[in-house]
Amino acid sequence: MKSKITLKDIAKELDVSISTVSKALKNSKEISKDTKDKIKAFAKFYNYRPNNIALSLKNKRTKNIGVIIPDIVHHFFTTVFRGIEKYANEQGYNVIVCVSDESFEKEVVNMEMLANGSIDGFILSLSAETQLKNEFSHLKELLDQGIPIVLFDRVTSEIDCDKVILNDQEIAHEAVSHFINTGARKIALVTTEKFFNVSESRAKGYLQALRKNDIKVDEKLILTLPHDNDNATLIRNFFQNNKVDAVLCVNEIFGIQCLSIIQDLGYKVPNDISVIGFTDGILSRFSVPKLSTVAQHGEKMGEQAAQMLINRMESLGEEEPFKTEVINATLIKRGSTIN
Amino acid sequence: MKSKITLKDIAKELDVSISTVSKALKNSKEISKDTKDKIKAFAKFYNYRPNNIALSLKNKRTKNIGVIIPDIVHHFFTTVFRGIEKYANEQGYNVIVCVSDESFEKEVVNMEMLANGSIDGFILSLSAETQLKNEFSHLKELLDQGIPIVLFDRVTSEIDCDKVILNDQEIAHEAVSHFINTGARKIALVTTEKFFNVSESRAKGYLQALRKNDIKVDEKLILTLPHDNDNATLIRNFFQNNKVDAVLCVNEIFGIQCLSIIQDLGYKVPNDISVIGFTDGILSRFSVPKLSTVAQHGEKMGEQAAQMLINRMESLGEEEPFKTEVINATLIKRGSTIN
DNA sequence: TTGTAAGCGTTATCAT
DNA sequence: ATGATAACGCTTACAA
Repeated sequence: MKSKITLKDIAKELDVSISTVSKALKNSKEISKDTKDKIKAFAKFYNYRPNNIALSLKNKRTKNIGVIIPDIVHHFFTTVFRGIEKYANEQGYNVIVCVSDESFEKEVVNMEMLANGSIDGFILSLSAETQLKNEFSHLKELLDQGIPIVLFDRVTSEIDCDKVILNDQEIAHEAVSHFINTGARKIALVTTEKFFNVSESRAKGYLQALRKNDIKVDEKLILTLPHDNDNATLIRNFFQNNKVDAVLCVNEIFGIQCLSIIQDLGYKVPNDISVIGFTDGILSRFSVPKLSTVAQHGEKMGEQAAQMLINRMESLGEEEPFKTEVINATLIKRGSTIN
Repeated sequence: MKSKITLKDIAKELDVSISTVSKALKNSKEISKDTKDKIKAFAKFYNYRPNNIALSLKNKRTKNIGVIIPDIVHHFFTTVFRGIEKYANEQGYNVIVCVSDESFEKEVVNMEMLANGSIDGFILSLSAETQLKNEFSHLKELLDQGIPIVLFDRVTSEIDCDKVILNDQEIAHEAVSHFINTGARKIALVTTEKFFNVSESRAKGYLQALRKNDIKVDEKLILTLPHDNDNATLIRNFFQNNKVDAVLCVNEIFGIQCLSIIQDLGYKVPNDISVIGFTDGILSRFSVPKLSTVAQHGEKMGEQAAQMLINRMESLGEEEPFKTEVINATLIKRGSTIN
């Protein structure tokens, strides 16, 4: 077992000082060619690599980014993460991930854990509980300490920092307009509790599109579901009790569930009822018919967030105003809509 | 902007030495109650937290685990990751993830990047390319340097280290036996190129089960597909040209594709053809009929891997022999099989 | 051209 | 009961 070699080891071995070694390896012109060559050869032979921790301590920057997401087993977050990881790695940063599991407590604990020197900045999407409680002092404190934060997707206006969001309202509007343009009038919305600000925005777009087209909003056509799954009965009842031409679902699972239950009830998709979901995940691509859906371009969102964070970290001092970047979603028309 | 406070700051402020502060905060009995109280109160007020980087440098351990996975947008890896993250966090470890993207090069680069002090140990699943090249010197070197590694799922016998695997062969055997017990005789296998050792093991189980039941192996019933998707045509041809009673697929996507194409060709599932896939993901649960599948218990696998790694890191010196733990997969019988 | 020393934040050993 | 000092591995201003 040959342990990692340090500058000290090299110095001792070659009978020079540590700083000479350090300088030589950085190709400093202070050092004679001879010594440099000798030191470099030795270092190469023993595969010397500077210790990241020592560098971090010295430079007061870790080149690590902390990412806090509510759930990793979730296609959207997973694609965002991939975008973050990709961009960050390209820029020489590593990514430390913590999963908040939709819990406020975990979000706070994880962030504090990482904030004590482990990372240079955060990228996060708020947990459900954090949004519900509307409690953001942990973020405020970190920002106060000078740790930059980029919020994505599930953001809040209470916090002044860089953000990346989707044009949720607009795309929901577009989806509903598409329903209307293809003849639908009784348009349903299947959504989550409203403290999720993305659902709220999507609902706004839905309502806006109806109003703009002089379609009266029917509250009964808005189905609010408690969780991500096990809502089969509620959905079934909903479609049994309401005449619907089209339905917009705020996530992929709701979309797939509606698709399957609707067909099970004997309706034809898209002829009797059209369906559009959110998140262009694997479910949408392999359903029958394929689900029309809103692509959120998570990877792009992740890259954007990472870019904003790294920019801010590296331009420290210049104090640019905070920005909110909007990623434009795309409506992907597949078999579950009339196109 | 109130930056993080250090021991030095406290010492200066309270006019004591740094070591007194350090000891007081550790509740050392060397320090008088008075001073301790004063220091603790001050530290609490200013929300003092020791700097992780300094601790890492001092202790020569980072409490970070490096995780290298081939692909994050993949249900199985995602569940394993969740298991790792969960266990690691409970033990006070953070998780740094890098995605190898199935590339040998990236796997190597990422590992070297992290190995220079950023992490205390690795958990990884080999990239496709690494398996194809059969090149493991990067792992050997790290092990040589005393950095512990736990391999999971995609492992290799070339490397001597802790491993966590699935009983792939056994469960494939069980799946095929289930087909046989419910009357199938012409049993197909849809698999990937054989340098994936998991596919190889699953194929072995498939063959073994056939032989054990005196069913002649028909090479034509083994379909080898190049990638994870876009194989629709190959699959369609396969089922058009071969009379099949049942099909075992080595992953979820193949399973879902078969399910949908089979039905599209006019066969009834499971009455004409039964289907079993691998990975109990979201696709299997929302397909029509629901896909019978092999649950790989990724989360458990991740926890197991994290546990083995942390054990080894914390028992340094005791040199226990390397272990290979086997996670028992479960056959989940749903609508795509006769049960 | 090379070396010394201070410093990053902490802990531990050894004075006082 | 408290403090000085060295050490972890590295960089860098300053001496020599």
